[in-house]
Amino acid sequence: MTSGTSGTSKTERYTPSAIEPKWQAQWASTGLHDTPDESDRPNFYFLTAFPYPSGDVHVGHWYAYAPADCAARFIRMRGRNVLFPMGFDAFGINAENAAIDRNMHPAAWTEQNMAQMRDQFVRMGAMIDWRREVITCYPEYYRWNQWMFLKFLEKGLAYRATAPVNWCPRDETVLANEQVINGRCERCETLVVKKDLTQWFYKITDYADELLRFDGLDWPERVRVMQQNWIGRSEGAEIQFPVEGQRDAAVRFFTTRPDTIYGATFMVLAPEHPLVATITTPAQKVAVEAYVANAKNESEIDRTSAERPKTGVETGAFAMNVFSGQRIPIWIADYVLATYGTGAIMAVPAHDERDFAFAKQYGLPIKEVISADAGAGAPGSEATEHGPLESAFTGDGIMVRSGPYNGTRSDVGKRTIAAEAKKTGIGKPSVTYRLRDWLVSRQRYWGTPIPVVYCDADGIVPVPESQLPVVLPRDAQFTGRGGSPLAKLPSFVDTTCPTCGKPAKRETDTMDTFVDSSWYMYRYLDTKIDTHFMNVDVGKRWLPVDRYTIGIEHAILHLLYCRFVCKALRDLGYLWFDEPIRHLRNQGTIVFKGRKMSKSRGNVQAPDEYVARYGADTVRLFVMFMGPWTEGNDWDAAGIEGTARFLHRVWTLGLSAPSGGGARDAELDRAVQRTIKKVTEDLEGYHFNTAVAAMMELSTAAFHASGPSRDAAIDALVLLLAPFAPHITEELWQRRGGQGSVHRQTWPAFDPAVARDVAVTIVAQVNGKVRDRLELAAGLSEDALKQAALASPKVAQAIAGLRVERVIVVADRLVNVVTTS
RNA sequence: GGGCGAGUGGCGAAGUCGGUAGACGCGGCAGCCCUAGGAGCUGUUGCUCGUAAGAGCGUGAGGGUUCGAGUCCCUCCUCGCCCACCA
Repeated sequence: MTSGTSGTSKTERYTPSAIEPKWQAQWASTGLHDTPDESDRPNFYFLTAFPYPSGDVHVGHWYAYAPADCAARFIRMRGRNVLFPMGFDAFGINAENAAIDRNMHPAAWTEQNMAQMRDQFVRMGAMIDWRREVITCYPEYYRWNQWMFLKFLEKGLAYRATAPVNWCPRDETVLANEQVINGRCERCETLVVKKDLTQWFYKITDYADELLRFDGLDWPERVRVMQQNWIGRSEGAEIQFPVEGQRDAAVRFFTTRPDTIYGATFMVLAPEHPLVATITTPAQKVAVEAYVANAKNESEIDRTSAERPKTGVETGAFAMNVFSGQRIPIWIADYVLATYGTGAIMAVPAHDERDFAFAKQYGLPIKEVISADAGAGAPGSEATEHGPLESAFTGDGIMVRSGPYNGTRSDVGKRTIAAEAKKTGIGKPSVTYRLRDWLVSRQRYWGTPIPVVYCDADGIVPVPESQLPVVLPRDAQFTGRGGSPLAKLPSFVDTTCPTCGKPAKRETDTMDTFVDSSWYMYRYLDTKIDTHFMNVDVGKRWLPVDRYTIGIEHAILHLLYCRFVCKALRDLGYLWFDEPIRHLRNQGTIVFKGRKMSKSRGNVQAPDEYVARYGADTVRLFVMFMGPWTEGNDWDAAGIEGTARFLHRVWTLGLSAPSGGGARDAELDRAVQRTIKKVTEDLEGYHFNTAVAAMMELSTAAFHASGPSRDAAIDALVLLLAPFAPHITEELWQRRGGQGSVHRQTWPAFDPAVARDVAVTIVAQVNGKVRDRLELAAGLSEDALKQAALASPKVAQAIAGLRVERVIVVADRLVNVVTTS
């Protein structure tokens, strides 16, 4: 650093480009950001989501990481040994597609991007402990994906099955349900189609009930609700009705309304239901096959659209509603989904909107069996007939036209009917979830190879642990067309069976990248250990994660998978806690001109020009000052001058000569205390924007003051600002004679005694309208306040000629004189 | 259609155990300073009327509760997110 001043009285200019790289280099060389696993301070694990190495640290990253870094620094200054690691979620289809576009190897593309982003993180001034960097595309990491897969397989938590799955025709791979957004591929927004394929699944549904519980977790309500909706637990019964004339055939269905079973006047199967082929009568065969073929060709979006008219075809077969004794027709219709429940329903048109619409469409009978009228269906009486229903009644009520159950309340009837079904052996109470098992296999190259071998003699053979990792070969061809590049690589595919030693074929699918990120928080603790996925001794010092910050867009996908993997590893005996993350907060999404930023739209905004012009500290401060962090915002750099000016002022203050004595300024002393309180509380609550505003106010107050109180205010400001703007505060701390790094200092304490106001503004109202403002001493009695208000000429004028009915006094705040008209 | 959240100046936003609406910042206006910088400083800036003092009106719309409502209750509108033919 050159000494910029040359004898003149002019203050040296604030030049971020000079001080920021200097401190970044110094922090790196002194290991300021290296966190020991053990120290004299309590450990605190502050995790923030690692990025995809997509190329550039853009404004979305700044919006996520600058505030997270600030919050982590704050906790460190409050006396904790804070672990704040970073890494890269380095596998994934993006790298593969980008590599195809540029004729580059995905590994090279990824390495290049990681190098660039690492550098940008350093220039942001983030307190990252780079010794602990986790990179998921390295064999040292992904071998543990494979190890976990084998453990899951052993336990029955991983399995291979043929199922109708989501297929993205553009990316040429299957997708998990969680990766299909409005019927489109999460990555490329192509319409997803259903295909029957044999794939690998993780049994997340085993944990559905436990995943619904958030006991003891400090998670946003919003995320909990989203996960609960996604899991979609429904209680009801599974019951079967026999198919007429077919000895062993029965249609098994799930219903949440067993109480309406007497109103089931027809049944509906999904077009893909296995019974369709066997029960369809010869007369209906052609129509049914045409309908099934048509359903197969429809997009998922069309099929699941609630708006379009219901369609369906009779199978010609009939079932027996064993409760009502009625013979009811069996239809097929695409509004019944093969993947939910049993893929078949009993249709109760009087009490279900969809069944109602379908019955209207095809003239099927509608039988009311629930009455909203509490007096209806008294035992022995039949419901009175009334005109045709205009819509389904889906509420609870009293069972009518339901044989022995007439007069029963629906909530009771639900249980009674389910119990009766169980007694007669045709059903049982049952719970169904919307959540499907996690489809983890992908037909892509850039991912973790699934460690199994297919042998003609031994079938599916897991690769023995001792042979891990199954290394992803480098020499694959990327065409982007026609299946996984691994499948075309004989050197990879052809192997020998670990059991019998005869020639066998390797699995060529790779794992979903969400598998990689589902456990990365354990790997940061020791990235080198090669005997286990985690260093347990170190883990005991840090886990579970104390705090996690991540974008709200991950509320379901990643955050649900993390919880599942944690619970599965716990049940395998590898983890000792039930939940991986104690405290979660989500930043909102940053958009540009109202639209989400994405590479495919080409509207990704990079703040580099602002970093170059104003410095990282200004950009950090600006993204925090923009608005409430949890709400997100529209990116508009127009206001960045404001935060730049603020730092210029802080700089000027920081370099100004000490007062050398004089009287204290009680008001400024109070302002300092109030600011400490405000910034502390705001950082605890992630209110970065108002914390910055408070510091701006203090800087203005200090600017106009003098004497020792001003010196103290500047000292406090440097400390309070340190987590927000680490470079300028480090420089000022040093120049003002501070010892060590400002980032190793203790957060200033708040003294309520000093903060207390001595004078307050009392608002004098008449009938709720402000008529005067009185500057009075704090703590006056109610009577004194009342007298002071009544003595105000403005108040007197307002109440002239009126009778004072009463006077309301709020201590230190207001007096309201209420008059009669 | 269901659930959750939100509507406040020209703009980003503060304020929600009911008690001074618009903190802080951008932008605007007026001025100061300096041989001039992409610098700094001061004042002003919700709307309407008024030269002014001042008055009236103002937090999506409409009702309600209250001495007092941006804040609580009811009805409605708009936007965002999540789920959505899930039986």
